[in-house]
Amino acid sequence: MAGAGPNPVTMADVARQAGVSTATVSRTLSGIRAVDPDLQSRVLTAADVLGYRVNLVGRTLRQGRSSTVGLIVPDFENPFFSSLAQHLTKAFAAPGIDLLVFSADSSLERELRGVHSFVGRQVDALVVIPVHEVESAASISLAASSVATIQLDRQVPGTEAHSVGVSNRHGMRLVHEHVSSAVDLARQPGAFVGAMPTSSSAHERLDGFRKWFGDDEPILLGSFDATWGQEAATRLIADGWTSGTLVTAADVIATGLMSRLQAAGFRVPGDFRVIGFDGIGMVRLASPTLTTVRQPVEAMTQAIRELVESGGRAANGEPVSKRIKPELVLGASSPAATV
Amino acid sequence: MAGAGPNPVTMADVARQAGVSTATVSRTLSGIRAVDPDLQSRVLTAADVLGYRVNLVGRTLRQGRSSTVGLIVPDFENPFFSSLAQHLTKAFAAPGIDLLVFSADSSLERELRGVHSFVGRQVDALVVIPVHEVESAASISLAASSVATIQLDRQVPGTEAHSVGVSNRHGMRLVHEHVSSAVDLARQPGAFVGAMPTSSSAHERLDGFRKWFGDDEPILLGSFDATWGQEAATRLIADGWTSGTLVTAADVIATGLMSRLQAAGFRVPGDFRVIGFDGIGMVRLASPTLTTVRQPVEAMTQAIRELVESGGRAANGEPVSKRIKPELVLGASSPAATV
DNA sequence: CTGTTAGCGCATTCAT
DNA sequence: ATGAATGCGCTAACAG
Repeated sequence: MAGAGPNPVTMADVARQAGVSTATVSRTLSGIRAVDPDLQSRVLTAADVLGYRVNLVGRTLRQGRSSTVGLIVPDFENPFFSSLAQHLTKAFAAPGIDLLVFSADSSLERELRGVHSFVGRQVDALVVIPVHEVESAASISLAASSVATIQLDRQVPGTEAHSVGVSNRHGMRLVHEHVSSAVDLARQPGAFVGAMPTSSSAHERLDGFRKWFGDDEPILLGSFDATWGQEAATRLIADGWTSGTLVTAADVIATGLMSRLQAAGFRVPGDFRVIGFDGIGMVRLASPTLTTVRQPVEAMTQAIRELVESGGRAANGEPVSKRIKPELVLGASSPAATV
Repeated sequence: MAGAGPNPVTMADVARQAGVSTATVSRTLSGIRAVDPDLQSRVLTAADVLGYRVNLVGRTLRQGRSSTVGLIVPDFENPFFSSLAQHLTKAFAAPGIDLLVFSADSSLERELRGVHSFVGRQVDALVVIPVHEVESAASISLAASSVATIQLDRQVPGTEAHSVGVSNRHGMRLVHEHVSSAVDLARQPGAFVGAMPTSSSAHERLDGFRKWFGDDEPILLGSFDATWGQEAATRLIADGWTSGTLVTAADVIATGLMSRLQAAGFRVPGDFRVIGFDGIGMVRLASPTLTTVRQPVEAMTQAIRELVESGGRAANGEPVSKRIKPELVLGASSPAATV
C-alpha cells in the first residue's frame, strides 16, 4: 500500500536474526572495523532478508554529524541559484555527502527558519546565499556560531562566516574595457540597469559600474528578474531612448530588457547593445546571444568543497573570504572588440 | 570564529539553570502542555541566557517524524522543476513543514541515494519527480514501502506510490483544437518536437500528439532542454522547412527552437508558429510571447499538501492518482483562434 | 501541574 | 574479533 509506516526493522532485529550482537552488525555494515568473514556474511544475508535499512537519525544523533550539507537559496526561480545548487550537488556527491536545499522564498523569516532547521539537523556545513546584505546578519551569525558556514555569491559584512564569490567590481571593469574598446563612450549614451542594493552582489555591481563608467551615466534599479528588465526597457523607451549601451546587473535582467526592446522594434546590437552578468546557460540561446560576465561556478563550488573538507577552519582561525575573478564571455549582443 | 562546534547546550543544561526538570523545559518550549507561568518564564530566560536551540535530531529520533518533506528533482536546471520546488516550499511553510530538496542529477543511482537519504532521515513524506519512466521503479517502490510517497509530474507505472500530474494527452488535445481552429492542417505542414519517451510526461505528450494530429506528421525527439530545441530547428531548416506549425513537448524546447529559427531569419509566427508546454514564467518574456499548455502548479502543489496532511492514505487504501487538466495560454507565437 | 524514568536507533567505548 | 553496556538529546508515559 502507498505510504506504509517507517521501516520497523532495526539493528537489533538483524542481530537476532544473524545470531550476533548489534555491535557486530554495526561494524559489518559500516565496514569500519574488521569482522570475521563468516559472521559478516550472516549479517549481510540477515539484513537482506529482513530488508534492513539504516536509520540515519539514530546514526546522526550518535555521531553528531549527518554527512549532509545544507544550502539555503533565496529562491528557486533565479536560474543562477539553480545552477549553483546543481554544481554543489555534484561537488558533494563524490565525498558521499548529500546536499539538501532549502528555499528562503526571499524572506528573512524563512531564511532564519532554514538556518534553524539545518543547524538543528546537524548538517556538517551550511552554505547560504543571503537574502539581504544587512538584515540577513542574524541568520548568518546564528549559523556561523554553530556550524561551518559559508556565504555564497553574496555576503553580509561583519559576520564570522566564510565567504565565496566573485569580484563584482572586477566584473564591471571587464565590461568597461570591452565597451570602451569598441564604442566611443563620449558620444554613445550608456546606462546601468541593476538591482536595488539590498544584496552585496547588487551593491558591488552598482559600485563597480559607477567606478568604471563614472557618475554621469543614468542608473535604473529594480530587482533580479526578467520582469524588471522588461519594465526598465519600457521606461527607457518612454524617456526617448532610441539607442545606447545597456549594462545590466544580471542575465535575467538583460534578457527581459532585450525582449522588450526587440518587441518595440529596436535592433540588438544595432540600436542597443546589452551586456549581462552571471553567465547562466540562457545567454547562449538568447537571440542575439548575450555578452556577459561569467561567474566561474566550478571554481566557486570547488572552493566550497575544500572549505568544508578542511572542517571549515582556516589556518589562522579567521573566516576565509575567497573572491574569484569572473570572465567576460562575448556574445552577439554587444560589439566585439575592434583589434 | 567561523564554524564553531555544534551548540553544546542541551535541555539538561537549561533545566539545571532554571531549576526544573527537562520535561518542564520540553513542555515549555514545545507549548504542547500547560506549564506554570512562573516556571515558564524561568525556563525561557534560562534558554535565552544559555543560547539553547533544540536538537531536531534528538526530537526526530524520539518522535519518529521530522516535520520535513523531501523532494527529489531530476535536476535543478529545468525551470519547471524549480517552479514546482518553489511552490511546494510555500505550500508546506504554513503547516510548519520544511521542504528539503535533493537533486538526482539525472542519474538513477543518485535518485536512489536520495530516497535512502530521505527515508533514513524520517521525512514525513517524499515527493519524487522520477528520472525514468521504467527504471526509477526501484527507487519509487523502495520509497513507497517506507513512507508516504507521491510521484509528481511524471509517474512510474505499477508502483504503489501516489501520483499527481496533469493530463498530458488532454493538453495535446487543447493544442490541436487551437491549431486547427486557425490553420488549415491539410495545407499547413506541422511537426512535433518532443523528448525521447523515457519519462511518462514525454511519453504521454508524444502519444497525445499522435492521437490528435495523426500519425503522418514528422516527429523529432530529443531531450527536455533548450539546446535540443536549437538543434531541432537546425535540422528542420536543413531539411528545407521554411514554414510550419511546430508543437513542442516543453517550453524550454520551444524557446531554443524559436531562438534558432529567428536567428536564421524566419519570422514567428509569420513563417513558423511555435507552441510550448508547461507554462514556465519564461513564456511571457520570449519574443514573441509563447503560446503554451500551462500546468496548474498551484492546484498540483495543493493536491500534494492535502495528500500529505491526510497521512498519505487514501480512503480505500489504494494509491491516489490525481490528474489535473492543463489549460491553454495564448501567446503571440501562434495564431489566435479566429472567431 | 511537575518530576522521574524510559527508550527511540545507533556507534562506540570497555571488557573479554 | 566479539559482546555487553552506555549515552547521544529528546519527548511521552507514568506517578505523584
